Amino acid sequence: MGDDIQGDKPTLRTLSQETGFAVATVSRALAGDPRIAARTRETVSAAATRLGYVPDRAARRLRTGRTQVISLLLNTQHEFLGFTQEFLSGITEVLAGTGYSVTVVPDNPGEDRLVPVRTILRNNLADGLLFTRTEAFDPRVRLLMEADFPFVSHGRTEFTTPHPWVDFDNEAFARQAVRHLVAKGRRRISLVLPGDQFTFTQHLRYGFLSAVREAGIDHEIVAGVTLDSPPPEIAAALMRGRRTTHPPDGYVCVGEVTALLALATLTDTGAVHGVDADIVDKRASPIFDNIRPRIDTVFEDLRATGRAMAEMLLRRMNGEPPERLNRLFQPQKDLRG
Amino acid sequence: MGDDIQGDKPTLRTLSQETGFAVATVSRALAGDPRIAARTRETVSAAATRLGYVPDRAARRLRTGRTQVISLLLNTQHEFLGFTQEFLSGITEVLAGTGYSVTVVPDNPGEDRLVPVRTILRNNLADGLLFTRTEAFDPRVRLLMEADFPFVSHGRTEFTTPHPWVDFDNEAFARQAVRHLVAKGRRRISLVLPGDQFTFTQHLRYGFLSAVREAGIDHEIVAGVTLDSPPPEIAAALMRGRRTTHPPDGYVCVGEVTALLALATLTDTGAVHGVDADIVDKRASPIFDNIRPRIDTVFEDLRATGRAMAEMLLRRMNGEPPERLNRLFQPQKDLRG
DNA sequence: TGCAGCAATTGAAACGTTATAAATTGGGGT
DNA sequence: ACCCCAATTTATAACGTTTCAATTGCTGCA
Repeated sequence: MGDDIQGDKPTLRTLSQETGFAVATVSRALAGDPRIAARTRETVSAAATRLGYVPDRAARRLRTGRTQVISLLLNTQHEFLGFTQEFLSGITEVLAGTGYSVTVVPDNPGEDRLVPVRTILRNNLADGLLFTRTEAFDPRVRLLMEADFPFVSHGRTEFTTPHPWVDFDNEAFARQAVRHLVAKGRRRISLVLPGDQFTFTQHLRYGFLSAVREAGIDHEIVAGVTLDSPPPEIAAALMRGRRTTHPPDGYVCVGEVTALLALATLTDTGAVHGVDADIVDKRASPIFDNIRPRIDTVFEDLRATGRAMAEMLLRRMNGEPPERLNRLFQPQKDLRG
Repeated sequence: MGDDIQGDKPTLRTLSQETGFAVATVSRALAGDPRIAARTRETVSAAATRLGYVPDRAARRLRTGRTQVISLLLNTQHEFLGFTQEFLSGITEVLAGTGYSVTVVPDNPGEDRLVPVRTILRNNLADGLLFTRTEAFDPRVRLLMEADFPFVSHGRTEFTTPHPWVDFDNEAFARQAVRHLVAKGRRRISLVLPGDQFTFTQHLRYGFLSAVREAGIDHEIVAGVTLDSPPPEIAAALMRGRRTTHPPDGYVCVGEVTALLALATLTDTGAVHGVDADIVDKRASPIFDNIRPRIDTVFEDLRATGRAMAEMLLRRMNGEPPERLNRLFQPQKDLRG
């Protein structure tokens, strides 16, 4: 009907010509502005769906300054198995259909963690930010709060100003894991911690130590390595532990890699899992059901975590105050026996 | 110096005021247009770096139609362990600093795989596309070739028109794996294949069958399940295999999950790995070094794959013809003994 | 009749960039 | 002194959207 070429992508002008209303009216009508007559709104949106109109992101972004993008800072180092996959799936699941797209920005362990955040802020690359591996006084959190930029952290901080976060109750996990091992009769429990800078390390430590003291048993926090150390180094450290006069008879593992290493160490020193020692592991992926011997595991649902963080970010970007935007996931005990 | 507010983000107009050249000149100078005097170009780019000018993506995108975005279709189902992590890291590694950002779009197994591609094409959401799990006559490849849209597939197709791809030589992997097992004296080898629709399934099958025939030994391609089946179903199918009068004494596994399942099946039926049967597995993640008993593995470097695909896509978007844009990764045999 | 008040609509400007076409230089040749 | 040409530079018009500040018709009231 209009005098524009048929095959062209429909724009507001197309709809304007089609309906007879001005471009401004069409824009308002599609935005649901109540100052536009209800009938007009209907006509316009009918035409929009008929022609398959989709607003141009670049134009809208240029005009409004909003990017319709959510950025995710993603660790590129080894992690819990399936972390990225599950986490990302949860996020995209929620964001599908909202018009937001997800961009992935590497958060390389060796480099300054602020650089990607600064780039995003300065160049206006996103409307919101998600990240993991949060530190107690995470500089990213500080910067983002100063800039009043919407974000949700995976993990809590120790800042007094509230901000949105989603976390897993690692303290409860550690405590439960110890108790479980104690119930099996274990008397000397070993733990490999993540790096000290992460908040959840303190939670793990506290839960572990308090449960160990409560039970009045012995413990060992493996020295010189963290969860991020190269696996061979972790293996070597675990091996040193086994070569002492009183090797551990219980292991609390915070990820599949450590659990496998602990298991391998047992095997390599002639100890038998379930007899000489037991392992409790936090797992992020269901594949661990297939390991033999069966290790007792606690499941951290990272897909649900991703969903929760995305939903929370949407609410934050919608102007909700940060005070109540927190969620602490409890460990799902599928500890057997 | 200029009469604009200090704190504002610098734009071409800022540079124009700063240098005294017109906006158009500044734009050209920054683009390196040879028709602009060399001295002018220097002056302008000096001012640009001094003020920290960064071109506005929205404006550029609106004007040029180029999005500076590369989209990645990502499988949300269970996969090789660490696939997403490694693959994505490789991609972002190459794209960092190029000005391209990576958006992740879910490619849900149950749904129409064309939908996200259509959305990207129709709404101009990206300049290039990467995807995995390519099918022999993949409808996405067909659509993208018709639309002349730059892409690189992970996996080959059987279309006659050439297109860019990166693949792993699964035929060679299967053949080597069988030979390795045969060399260990194994006489009945089992294999779980991915779904028939994927091209690499045919490659695996061919490599497997030809090596099996060459050696004149027995084989079993596990029926009724694929790599994408729920792990319990795969486990059940493997278990049925072990309960026959002639259970397999060798397993070729195409991913960690199947390998773990096979191992668990052995254990659960009282068979001993290395004595009653051997396993060869293709692994994508280094963590498998820590499994006991040690399984012989072949490493597929997915980080390198991601890098190769991203580099290839950049070249394709730069106008290079598709003919020579292929790369076949060879299995890295770290098969022991 | 005149006009305030209101609902509905609209023209025009702006966001920051690039591409087209035109304008401005300065020299060299006559 | 003049013209032409190449080398530079520039004004202007888009790209598609949102929003400010009008404008247009009405209805109702004095």
